[in-house]
Amino acid sequence: MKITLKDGSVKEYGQAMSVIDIANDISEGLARVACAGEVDGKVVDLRTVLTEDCTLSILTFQDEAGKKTFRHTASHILAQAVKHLYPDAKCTIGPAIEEGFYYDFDMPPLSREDLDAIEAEMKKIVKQGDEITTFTLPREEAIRLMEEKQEPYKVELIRDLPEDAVISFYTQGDFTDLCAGPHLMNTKAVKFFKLTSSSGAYWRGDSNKKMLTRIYGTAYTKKADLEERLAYLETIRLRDHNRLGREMQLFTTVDVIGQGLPLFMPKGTKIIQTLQRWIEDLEDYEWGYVRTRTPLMAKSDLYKISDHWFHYKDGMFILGEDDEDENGVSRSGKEILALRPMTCPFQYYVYKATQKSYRDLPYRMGETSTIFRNEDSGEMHGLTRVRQFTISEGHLICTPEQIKEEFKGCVKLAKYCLTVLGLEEDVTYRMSKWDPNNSDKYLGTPEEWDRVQDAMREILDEIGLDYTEEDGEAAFYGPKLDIQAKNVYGKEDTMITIQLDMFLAERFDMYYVDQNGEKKRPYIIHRTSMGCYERTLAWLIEKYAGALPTWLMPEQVRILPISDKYLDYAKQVFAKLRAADIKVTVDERAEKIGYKIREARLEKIPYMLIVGANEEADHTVSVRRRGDDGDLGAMPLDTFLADLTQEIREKRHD
RNA sequence: GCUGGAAUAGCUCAGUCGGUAGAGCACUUCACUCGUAAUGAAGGGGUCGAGGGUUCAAGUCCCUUUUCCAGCUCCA
Repeated sequence: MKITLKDGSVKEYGQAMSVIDIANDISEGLARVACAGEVDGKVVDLRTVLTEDCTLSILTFQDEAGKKTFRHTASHILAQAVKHLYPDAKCTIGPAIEEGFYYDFDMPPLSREDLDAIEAEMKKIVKQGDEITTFTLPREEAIRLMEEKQEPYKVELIRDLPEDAVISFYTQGDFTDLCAGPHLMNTKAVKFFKLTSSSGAYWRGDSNKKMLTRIYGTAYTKKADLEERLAYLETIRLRDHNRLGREMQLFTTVDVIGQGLPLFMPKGTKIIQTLQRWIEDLEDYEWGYVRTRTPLMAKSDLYKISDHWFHYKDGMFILGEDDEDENGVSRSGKEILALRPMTCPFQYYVYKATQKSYRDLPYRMGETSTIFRNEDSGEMHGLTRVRQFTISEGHLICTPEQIKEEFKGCVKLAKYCLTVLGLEEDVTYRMSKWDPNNSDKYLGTPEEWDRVQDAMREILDEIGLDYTEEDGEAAFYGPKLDIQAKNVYGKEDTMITIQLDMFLAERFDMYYVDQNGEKKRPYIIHRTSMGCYERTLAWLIEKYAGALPTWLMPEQVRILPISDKYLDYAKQVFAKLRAADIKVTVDERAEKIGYKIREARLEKIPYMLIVGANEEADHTVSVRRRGDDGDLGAMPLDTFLADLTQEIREKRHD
């Protein structure tokens, strides 16, 4: 696409051109000239294109950069409205985020009514349709301007910019904001928006700094888009595991038991039991694991060897009084015990209990391990952030030559688990590295970290994994491959982790005897195969909106007799399915068939078998599948059972 | 840990100006014996999250606390 600029020169834009390309040109003073330019030989007002929801398909707000610019402008309109209603509010930052924007102000907290009032003021600003202009200032003048406007946070931001930075401002009507841009050219493009919520947020994300008031919003050029978004926000509420899991009676919480300590009810327990049996057999019989069962607590001495006592004490539940003197000796003479926050050292002592030869390696230990972490009180959430949880934990002790293959095996196993559960397309892979600027949080030297991180990178590249790298996310004893999943609200948590441990073998004096009869230090991989059962259940609920794959359902089939005249036949069907290990029940209540179906559907039972006179006579069952498939008609019981058994054996998911 | 919101029957929620508690669903009992998303009737069920205060009187106002929710920070 060619745009003829006003000065007669022609600018060529690629097909994939976005609003941001033009917006960048605007900030350079270019596109402004192009306002009455020529697009593909057609004279258009570019400003119209940018503000009137683009009639040209390539010049829409639909690409990511364009949307971002659009939402960023929405955040400025929010700031302008807030300054109108609250002149004392201090502006800080207001970026575009996924599907919306926010702006942080130093001002008192706001109620929903306050947000509505701000929204009304924003509508006025949009209706007025001020032009958005930009200018730059030298550093000192920029600081002076923001001081005049009494915006101390902006002054701080400018002072933190590099000496030679170009400092740009954007003005719309009576509002001028320090901003790198780009922005739309007029406020009137931001037609449809909604302030969704407000909450607290720390200045510069630092919990030691002042808490500001953050306002979240979402904005669109089309009314339909906004309505679709608001409707979507409604529907994800229905998938939210924390709501659905309670509704489906999978788990509950109790005030007097405490935060982050969910109770699994019979149905939830059954699902987790099914997962656990699957994982344990998979690891032991297909991946060569041995199983351990180790204590849930230990003396503080153990954690001192592993260094957890010094790196992670705040996250541990300590039993009895922690009254150690500076030498680590209990003043009262009583033992100090702590609940375990991980399984590593326990399994290391299983390894150490007998002398190991290189022939014993790799030694793969698995444990369905319950661990305890004293999360801060505001962190707990449903089943995804809890204080006690159970993981498919394991440690692989191997020779240096084996480490690569074993690590790959762990990744392969993890991916297999995700695939079976139907979650593999929803995860991202993150290589979690140490933070070189915060080295006292970690064991070892920069050279050691570089070496192991390079080794991990090499392995990941060989597998061909698509991953990101992130500093400061490593364990204190080594780098990790974290498999991350997002919940329905877009919040990310670690699902599976595979870690390389460079230091703990040394600390626990673990060794094996090599071919030459010499003691050698093994390498250790910490890993989970399916991660934590609580979180996995949460993601399954959200992925399938509660209708989990049949093999996981605590009740797979419910037999619904038309009336109690057919109870005998219902019980015959029950016995046959039960003999095939199907989780089946009979709804014996004297209710109408419609009522029984309704209840079974609400409980998301995968199969309903309706039995009455016809079925009894023909030795069939009338099958109804959950969801919208509805009545599948009558079929011989054996046919149904064969299909069902196969579905369960294959762990099929939709 | 921080900011804000919330907590009333098993669940979802109503409860006005401070005057001692209500609905639907669920549950129990009875009748109905039924063909693909709700049969009808009757009945039982609440220390209004907990503790304290104000008041003649508190579900309602104030303080403390616990839990839940949204977000921030944190997540070895």
